[in-house]
Amino acid sequence: MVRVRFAPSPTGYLHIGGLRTALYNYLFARHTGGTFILRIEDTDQSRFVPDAVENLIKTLNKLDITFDEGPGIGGDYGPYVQSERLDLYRKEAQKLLDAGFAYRCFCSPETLAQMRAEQQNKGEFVKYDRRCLNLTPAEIQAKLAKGEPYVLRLKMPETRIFRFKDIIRGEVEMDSAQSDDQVLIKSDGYPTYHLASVVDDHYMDISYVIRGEEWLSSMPKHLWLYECFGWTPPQWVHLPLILNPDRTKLSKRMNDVAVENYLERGYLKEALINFVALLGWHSADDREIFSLEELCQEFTLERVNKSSAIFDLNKLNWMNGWYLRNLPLDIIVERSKPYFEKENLTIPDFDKLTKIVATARERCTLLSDLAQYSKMFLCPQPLNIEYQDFLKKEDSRKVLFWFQKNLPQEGDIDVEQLNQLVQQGISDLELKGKAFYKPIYLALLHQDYGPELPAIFSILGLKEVHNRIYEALQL
RNA sequence: GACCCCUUCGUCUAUCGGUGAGGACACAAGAUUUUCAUUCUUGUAAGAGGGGUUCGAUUCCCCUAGGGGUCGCCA
Repeated sequence: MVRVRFAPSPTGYLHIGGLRTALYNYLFARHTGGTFILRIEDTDQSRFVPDAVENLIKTLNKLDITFDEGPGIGGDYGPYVQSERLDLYRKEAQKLLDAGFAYRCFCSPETLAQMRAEQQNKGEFVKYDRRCLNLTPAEIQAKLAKGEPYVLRLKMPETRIFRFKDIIRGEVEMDSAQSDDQVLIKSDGYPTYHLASVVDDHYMDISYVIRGEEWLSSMPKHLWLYECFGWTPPQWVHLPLILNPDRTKLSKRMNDVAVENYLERGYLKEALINFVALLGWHSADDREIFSLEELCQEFTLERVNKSSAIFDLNKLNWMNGWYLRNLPLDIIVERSKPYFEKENLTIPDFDKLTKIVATARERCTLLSDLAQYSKMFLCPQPLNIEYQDFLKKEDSRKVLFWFQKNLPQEGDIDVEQLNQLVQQGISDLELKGKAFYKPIYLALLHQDYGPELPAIFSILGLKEVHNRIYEALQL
């Protein structure tokens, strides 16, 4: 039975990298018929951010990534928030202490900083020098009696090669000499990631740990913990990183990394999911467009890449445009509404809105562009001087008068009829295409480009077309 | 610096020893089009370098180089 978890620390918002980790866990669970668990790793009190958990869940839900167990959902392995599991961690830590696998360390942060500075100066490998390991029981009792703060450290074996199989990378080998005596319990009584995640993964019966590559170098500590506890480790899957265009770890500095910002800016969940899925995973055929359901069907860990991928906004934009054009029109119409509101545009009636969106989606990238594009119909910019002059020219006025005379006053005109009418006009007035079209575009949209005429007429309606022609003739 | 991971077009990637090294984005050209787009066609563009193994290496092994990650009482 596959049980996997997404275990973010709630520091504010969902990161693109976090989304990819969550997505791969989700896809793997759905593909295998397994269970997908959300666990909140809030063991750092200093980084507490109110509402972060709610935001995280809300964002994931917006993307249709759903959990089987987790905070607010329940499950047989709860609680799913680490700050509510402190007793468990303390109990397990005590076992380690009793068995001699862990020891108390009374060193202050200042002492440690100094120690590290010295090691660095001497060019030594920076790690805890174990000065507290040799404290006698009496010394420890004395410090305890005085109430001196302390942490619990894991006593790493000094020479030991850890070998393990990573599903993506194959056999990996690491020397314990490189590993520090990691803090397990902090002086505030909270566990560190290393203890909490190992304990939770065990008690929550996690079968595959799928997480970012940044955890690879912690493997000796984690493996050693499993050994000390006498537990069987899960399968390991370390995902490649997502990078900035300059090849550094994806960061706020160079990119927008908050998923909710993308959503807000008008990216579609379908595009975001599809794009992020392709950052490190590829189907066996060369298909690149996948719905979430299709991804669940196709996704396997075997086809996840080893090497990190650069976040290419260009391709995301293309993909968003693709979904904008290819998702059912009514869905796009519905989702475009908030963006009209954001631009303080009164949302036209359903029929008109649909016509506008149908036309706009052909030339837009984001949902927000749709509202932007609609402005030429809903509230055209004032004509600039250059355009005004152009409309005052003899030829332009001839065109506008001609339309005024030959266009039905109201009602609808279909594409066929309109095209015929235009052909008629061009031959009547003996004008070249451009000279004929430009005045009408300027009169109707106040700009010299836009969608094809039938679309404009259909969106505006004949009455409004006449109004705008009339106004242009008043210049 | 130490340790670990990674290395195919600018970017995301396919290739499970034998290919004209394929696809997608971007870019360029062309077609359609009054314009802006969409759409379609075509093109430019890649196996980091050096050793092996093999009849044959992008593919397997080693070395070098480059990039990244980690080295916290953060996750």
